[in-house]
Formats: sequence, structure tokens, C-alpha cells
Amino acid sequence: MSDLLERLRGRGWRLTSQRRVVAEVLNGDHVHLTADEVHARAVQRLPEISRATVYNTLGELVTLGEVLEVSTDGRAKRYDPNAHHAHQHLICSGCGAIRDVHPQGDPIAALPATERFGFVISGAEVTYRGLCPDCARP
Amino acid sequence: MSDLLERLRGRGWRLTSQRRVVAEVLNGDHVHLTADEVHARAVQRLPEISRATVYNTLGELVTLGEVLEVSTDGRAKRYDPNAHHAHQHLICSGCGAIRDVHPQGDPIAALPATERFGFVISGAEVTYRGLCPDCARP
DNA sequence: GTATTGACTTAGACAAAGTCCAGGCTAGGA
DNA sequence: TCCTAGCCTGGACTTTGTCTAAGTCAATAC
Ligand SMILES: [Mn+2]
Ligand SMILES: [Mn+2]
Ligand SMILES: [Zn+2]
Ligand SMILES: [Zn+2]
Repeated sequence: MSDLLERLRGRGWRLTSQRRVVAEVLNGDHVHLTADEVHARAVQRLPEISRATVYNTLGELVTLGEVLEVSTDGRAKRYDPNAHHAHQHLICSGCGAIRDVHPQGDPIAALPATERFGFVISGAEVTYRGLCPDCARP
Repeated sequence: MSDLLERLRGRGWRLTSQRRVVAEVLNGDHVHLTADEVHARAVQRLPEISRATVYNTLGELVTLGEVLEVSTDGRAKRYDPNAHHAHQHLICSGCGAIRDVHPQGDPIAALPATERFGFVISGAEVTYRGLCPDCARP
């Protein structure tokens, strides 16, 4: 993750303790935290960090293409540090757990020209829903 | 749509003018209105209808399986009367226009067992993004 | 090391989307 | 026609996110 910080500094990003902490919180696999969850974890390390700064920093990371914004339900957006490997999401309807998944083939190819309404298509997001092993137990 | 109302009455739904108006507003193809848009249109026909009733009625229609809830971005949920024909959505990144589309094949089949993490998968939603003919013009 | 400065951070006000409640109203059955 | 369970209403409240004015500080220049 420190290579990320160096990369951003090279792009003229001022490296503050707040930004460093937000970047540290967003570290790992299958990480899809809401802004408030990021804030709660950031406060553990830097008690005075504000909500506004967390929102600002997340927004900047999204603009820079280093973090993805994922809207899986009508609730809070989730922030996903796995921005450099295309993937889709599998979500448990019971507990909300989210996993990164990699389906085969390109979903865009499955949309015939007659179903495109003249649109220029740029991407497709797939959300799989189901029950995780814990929630599926009788 | 009145067959819908009769069907619901058969299920013990009390048929009020408010519910009738909400059902009428949600009529047509490629209809994906937000709750506030439904309310604004309902008020044209029944000026005293409240926001709470629109939310309640939409929620009931979703529970009854007569309307789908679509969360395409982090904004307001959209309500889709096309609940009886499986379909996916194509959204213009420029103006937000939404079209119903029917891709070929089953997206669930594209997810190998090794990518399912032991989940029991129940469905998949695909959101295609692009630019509509108007927004793609130079 | 110190000064400078524009970018950054903060607290809190504000806004949009949605939920909840007490009290009044009414559709539909008796 | 009357009764009442279920429905509706206005408004308070919650969650999620945005904006702003004023204070702070990272990085550069000296
Ligand atoms: Mn992800
Ligand atoms: Mn639809
Ligand atoms: Zn689960
Ligand atoms: Zn458009």
C-alpha cells in the first residue's frame, strides 16, 4: 500500500496523516467498507480525523482510479481497493458478506445489437446474490 | 393494470384511491421511477396523497412481487413494474436513461464453482453502462 | 532552520432519501 | 347503516452524503 501512497505523491498529492490512515484502512482482499466503516476504523488510529476528510479522501481515490465505488443496494456506497483487477461481486442476502468473483466470458458480448438501443456500451457490472455457507445452514 | 388491482384485492388488499393512483402511475414500458417521482405524478391525480403512503404502497408492491426495486447508483431506488419478465438494465452515463434489456444466456452459468465460495446462488443482476444516441453525439 | 503559502482538515450546518409514529379516516363486511 | 381493522396523514426522526468558513500544516524556497 505504501507504493500506492508514493504513486499518489508523484501525482502531486500532499501526503497527510489523514490520507495515509484512510489508505491503510482500505487494505486487504474482499474489502468493501462503507464510508462510515472507514471512518470508524480510521478513528482508531487517528482519533481526530473527521467524517468530511474521509469522504473527501475516498472521493479522490475514486477519481484517481485507485479505489472503486460499489453500490450494491440502496444503502451506503462501499469502497473497494481492488481497482486494478476487473471483477464482479457475490453478496450474501442473509448477512451482507461480499466476495470478489471472476465470471467467465464478457457479459457485454451477451447483449445482442438489437438489445442495445443504439447505445455505445462501456461496461457491465454483475451482482450475484445468494446465501453464504453460514447463512444457508438449516 | 386493473387486472393487477383485482389480483391484489383477491389477496386481501384493501383498494384505496391512493393505492389505485400509485399503481396507475407505474404503468408502461421501461418505467423506472424514483419514489419521489411516483409521488409527484400521483399528486397530479390525487393532490392530498402523502409521501409516506407512496413509500408504503411501493414497499407492499415489492413484497408482493408485483414491482421490482432497482438500485443502480448510490441515489434513490427506482421502482419497476416489469416484474414478471426477467430482464437486466442498460443505463446512459450521460442522462441516466434506463432501458430494459435481455442478454443471451444465464449469467449464473458463467460463475464457476471455484468462484462461488460455497454460496447457494439465487440470482444475478447485470447493469450495462454506456451512452445513449443523444448523449453519444459529438 | 525558518518563513511562506496554497492545499488540506475540521466542526457543524445543510440536503436528499427513507422510516416511523400518533391520531384521524374509510373500505368493505355484518 | 354501522363498525372496525386496516389505511392514510403530517411531521419528527434517521442515515448517508455534501458544503463552507475558518484554522492548520506539508512541502518548497531561502
Ligand atoms: Mn470488489
Ligand atoms: Mn426494468
Ligand atoms: Zn451470510
Ligand atoms: Zn443519455
